[in-house]
Amino acid sequence: MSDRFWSLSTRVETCTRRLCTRAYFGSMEFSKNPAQARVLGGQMLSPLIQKIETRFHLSDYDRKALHQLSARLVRVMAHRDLIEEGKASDHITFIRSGFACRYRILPDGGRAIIAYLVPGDTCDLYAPLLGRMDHAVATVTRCDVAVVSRQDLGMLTSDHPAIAGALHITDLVDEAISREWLVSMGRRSAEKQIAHLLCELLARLQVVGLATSDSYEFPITQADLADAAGLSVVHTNRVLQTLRAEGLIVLRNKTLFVPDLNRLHTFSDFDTRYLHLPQNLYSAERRRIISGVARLQ
Amino acid sequence: MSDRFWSLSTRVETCTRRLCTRAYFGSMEFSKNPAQARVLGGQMLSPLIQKIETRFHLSDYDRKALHQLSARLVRVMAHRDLIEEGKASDHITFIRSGFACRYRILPDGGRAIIAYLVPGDTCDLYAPLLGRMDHAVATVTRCDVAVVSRQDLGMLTSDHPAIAGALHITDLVDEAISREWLVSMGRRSAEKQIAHLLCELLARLQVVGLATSDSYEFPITQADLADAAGLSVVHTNRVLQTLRAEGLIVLRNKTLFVPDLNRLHTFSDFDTRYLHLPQNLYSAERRRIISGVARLQ
DNA sequence: CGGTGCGTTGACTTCGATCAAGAGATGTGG
DNA sequence: CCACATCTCTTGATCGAAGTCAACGCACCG
Repeated sequence: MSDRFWSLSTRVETCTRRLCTRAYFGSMEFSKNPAQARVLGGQMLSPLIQKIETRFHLSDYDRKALHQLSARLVRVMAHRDLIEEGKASDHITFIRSGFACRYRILPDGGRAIIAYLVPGDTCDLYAPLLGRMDHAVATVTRCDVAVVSRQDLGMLTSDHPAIAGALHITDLVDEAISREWLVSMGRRSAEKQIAHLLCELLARLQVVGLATSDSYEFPITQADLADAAGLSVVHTNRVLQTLRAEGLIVLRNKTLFVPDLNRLHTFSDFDTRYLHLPQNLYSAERRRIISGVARLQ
Repeated sequence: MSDRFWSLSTRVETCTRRLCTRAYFGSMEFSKNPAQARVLGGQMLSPLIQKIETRFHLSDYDRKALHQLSARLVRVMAHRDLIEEGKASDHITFIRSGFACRYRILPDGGRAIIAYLVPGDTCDLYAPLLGRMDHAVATVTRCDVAVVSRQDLGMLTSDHPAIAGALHITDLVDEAISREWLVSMGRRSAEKQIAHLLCELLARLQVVGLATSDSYEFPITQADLADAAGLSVVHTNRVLQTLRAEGLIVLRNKTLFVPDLNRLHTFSDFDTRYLHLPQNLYSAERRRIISGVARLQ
């Protein structure tokens, strides 16, 4: 409810929780005034640009085009649907700040969180290729999301194949993350699974400058962690306590510190490779190689 | 060891199992004679073409190009690596017959199967975009795989955007399958999870004509099922027995029958939607719509 | 005929779910 | 600014699902 935001129409306010007893709150969004939206474009997609440029070389021409893409900023409360299951929208939603998640609700009322989305991630990039969304996307914390029209983005990607390629790579990495989650759920103990997830979030947040080398803001609820790990809330709580007791993590004031990253990595069998980050984030040569391969496609 | 195959060089023979005590067997493959390979091209990629055409309209021009793509057929024994973790190959491998899987080996020796591949699936389509493989691919049963040079496929897809789009959609469906597996592992009981997997395989095999409306050949080992479900072999065995006792499945002569598909679907909470098959596989209109959207990208 | 892979069974243990209740936070309305 | 409701985290007790260990039968195969 910062003074920079003011109330407007509400597109994104459906409640997520199964037994939601929350009152209705309208979402907040920027004015739809195109001029203003355009001015803010660069800022709005900056986590995305940052993420892309970690792995991929963008020319000034490409970067400028991304900056100039007109987008609408929407502020959404925690635990609200961004995209409902079964919908097909003509807009694409980017997370600008906050955490979101992909999830499914099961007939017995259970909820499975399939992925976490952090700033720079897209909610529904390729959704229309498949027709309808086979899962929903919701905020986990309060989020600012940037909404871009599919048409605008389509024009951008056909003018800028490098951007199209970068977005594709981004999607392939999300796929790798899903696979790693499957490994975690299938064959790692609850402790290792949660620890692994915390390592992953650290690495992903570092890419967009939202984590230091050993800490990040961690506003995720234990219930939301539980649904992502496939555990009960009670057990998730105990797992976190164990990790804290072992000195593997320190959780204070909704901030996660990792006293000894190597120890946490070893404990949780975390290996950054699946995130496909360049060894040295600033290796220009490496970026050139990657973008060369991408263009071959 | 059919008379149609004869032994040649061995590219793909590394052993998968953690405690593999198998003797070494060379893989079998077709002659590399280009003329012969070309003649067989159409047959070799036919499950892929079949899969693509389920969701996507290909022009005669596109289909012909796929048929004419030169490929090398390789016969591989059960439980052999097709692609090793960490490798980056200049070839693309398609499953032509048999089952394969994506997997990871964990430090404690455990194996996690992340996906099953059935005829028509690709093993490593976008692998080079990410640099190295972050997981391995192995056969589950004996497989015939078609190996295509990346360069040939690159030329094909740049000449035929519809094929590129179709392959992309194929990949998005694989992603949806991963998500569904995550839901299964996280929030479904072992019985439902296995039942769900059996439903999924039925649907996927039907697409490539390898399943009837209620049955398919099921040569997957309980150990391989266990690694896919994240269960122990013993428990997998008991789960299968329960499903059989409930009359939900009949497993005889390595063939799976589903006496009452609706019952199995309801029991396992299976909903075909995530596979994004058209309601009516033969609806030309639906295919046109899909391919229209794809071309927009 | 003995090895080996695969399925099966039983006994026991452990991990994680469930149920129940309480303690701080946090936030909202009066 | 207080009072109340609601989250959120926490703890204890008990139950059930799944893992582990060990052994056996059967089919296949060299």
